[in-house]
Amino acid sequence: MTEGVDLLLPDGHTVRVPSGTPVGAVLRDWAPDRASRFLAALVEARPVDLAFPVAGSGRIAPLTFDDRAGRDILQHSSAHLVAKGVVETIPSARPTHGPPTDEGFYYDFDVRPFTPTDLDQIRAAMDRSIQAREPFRRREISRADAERLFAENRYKLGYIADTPAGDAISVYDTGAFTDLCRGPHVPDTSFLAGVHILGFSAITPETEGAAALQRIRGVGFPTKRELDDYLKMRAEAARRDHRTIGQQQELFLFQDVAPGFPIWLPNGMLVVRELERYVTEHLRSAGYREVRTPLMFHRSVYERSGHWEHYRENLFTSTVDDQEFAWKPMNCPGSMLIFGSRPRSYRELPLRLAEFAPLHRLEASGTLHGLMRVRELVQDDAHIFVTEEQIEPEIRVLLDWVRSAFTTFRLRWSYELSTRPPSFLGEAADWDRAEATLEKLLRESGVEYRVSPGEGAFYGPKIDIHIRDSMNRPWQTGTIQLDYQLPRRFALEYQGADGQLHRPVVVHRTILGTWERFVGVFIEHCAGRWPPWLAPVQVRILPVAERHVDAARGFVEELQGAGLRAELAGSEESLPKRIRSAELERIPYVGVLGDREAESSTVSVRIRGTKEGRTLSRPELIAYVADRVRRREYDP
RNA sequence: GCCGCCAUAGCUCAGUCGGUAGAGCGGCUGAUUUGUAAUCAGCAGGUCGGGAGUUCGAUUCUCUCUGGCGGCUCCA
Repeated sequence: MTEGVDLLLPDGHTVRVPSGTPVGAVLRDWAPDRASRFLAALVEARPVDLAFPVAGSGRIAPLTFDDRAGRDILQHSSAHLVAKGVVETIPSARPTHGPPTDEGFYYDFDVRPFTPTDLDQIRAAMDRSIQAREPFRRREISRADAERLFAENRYKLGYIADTPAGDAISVYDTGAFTDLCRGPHVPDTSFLAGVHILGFSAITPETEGAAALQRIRGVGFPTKRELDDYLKMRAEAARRDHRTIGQQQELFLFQDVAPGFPIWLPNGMLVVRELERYVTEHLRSAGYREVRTPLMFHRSVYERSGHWEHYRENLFTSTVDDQEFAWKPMNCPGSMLIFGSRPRSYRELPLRLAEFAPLHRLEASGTLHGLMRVRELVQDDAHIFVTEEQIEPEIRVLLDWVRSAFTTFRLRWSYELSTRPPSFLGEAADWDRAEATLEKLLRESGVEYRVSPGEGAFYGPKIDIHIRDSMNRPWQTGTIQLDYQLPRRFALEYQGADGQLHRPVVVHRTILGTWERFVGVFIEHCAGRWPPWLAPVQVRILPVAERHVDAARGFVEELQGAGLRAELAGSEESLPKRIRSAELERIPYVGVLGDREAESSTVSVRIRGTKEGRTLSRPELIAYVADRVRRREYDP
């Protein structure tokens, strides 16, 4: 006679079942219509297999793909399935670990590099397993048995050794494959029909010289349908890749002779100039002064700034007159030299020096990525020299400016606060105070932020701004960094109201980050549909037939006279063809001018993204577009 | 930088089991003068990424270099 246990269900009902009943059976009886989505369960908030026998009274709940924990269980089970496929395909492969990630999962193997043929075989093995509905069976075994079982796998032996003495060691069997694992898992492999391998690659070993592990990345969904939706979404995202659109719209290009050095074409340069103008307008009203400092300095400058020691591998160097020079990777040294060029008074602070100069960074070849990661870049950079008391108000203003700018671009951004690294310069108390100030300001901003302990620069804590590209890859754009070190290294001082000499603090900051990365991210964000103020061509006028060309040209000149980027598309091609082209080029406003319009001095306007046309008088169209451009409206 | 993959016309791609290549779009020319997502015809355009090797012969096979892509690491 088994004892009964009382189980509290998510809806508040309680059921009594015999002790030892699988929690999955209880949940299935409770919600039979939804049970096929149940992947695992929570028993007293602990994730367990659906087969877990309830042993005591308590609270239970199902886990589905919609719960992060349930999602992770499905991803991790998918990783097991991959490992099973790998071991069946390459028996010498040693699985190491296979955790879920934000996007999906990966599994690392100690094995020779994979080939595409391996992948085909691995996929086939996985499919066979899914077809066979192989259950995930949990076993708890003794430490000695575990060590025997994984005698050939030093990684697993390491995990066993790391398991605290009292803890159970569990393994999961899937068909003939056994993996060391805490679990829980989905009930059987038929739950993994929506698994997909995204790719494979070697990963850089943690310790120098160690053999590289091979990683297989994948993603799992509860059903094939959901996987298909995901793959469709990825295909759509690939279409808005900034490299593709950059080529289609002739914004920029790269050539073999200058890897990582963007070549800005007229259309792209136009966008950059508009962005520059946008930022510069703000600088003027916010009390900045623009400067320009050399692109190249003698190495002694970098020895002083610390770049020679900490950033050496990223410096482009040149030898001039037998002296070693380096191309500047950042603008800070130049600004330090300016500040230190004469005695300074507290009355000059905050001193805000902005510089948009080309910077050179010798980034590792394998990391170059379109405009997102380049070797020559321009930041909307500034260095603000402040007193300790001025830090807070100054950064508050910067965060306001970030909000305003990213709202204009309709970008969703998040902050990352990076705090004191293990090896840091300066006083811990200063760091604590600065970090507390930054975090307080972030909390006030109301924008999502996370803290990365120990990730700060060696010279000070920082706030980074992140936005994501079309493939949901995060990119850092702007950054706000507090720096106590460069002022010290460059022996910067100002005379305070008390007559004493004090050391300023420097705020390094960029808002959009670099034109290169910002343009890249924004292309993907707007999918090439530039807001009118950024669009390389804002208005295109199409005369219906040859006899309308003169009138159309006259109107184009009027538009241009009003400061708009307008152009004529003559009648060499059919009207439908020209409309199609304008549509594909994402031109915000297309005006058609024919007999009807000529008569009434109007223009028939096609607004990007809308089906129906509007007929406006010519001055009306000019005023309408000019107004939207001036206000930097996002949509046509 | 590490691992794998890729490189054919301006672009997107096909092709050659080793006998030096094709399409669509784009470009140019001509005809058409067009009313809201592709008018028709003709022509031009390629030492098949660079170098070396194997071979009677290499765009094709091998090696190597360069560049790109996806990851890893790093980062604006």
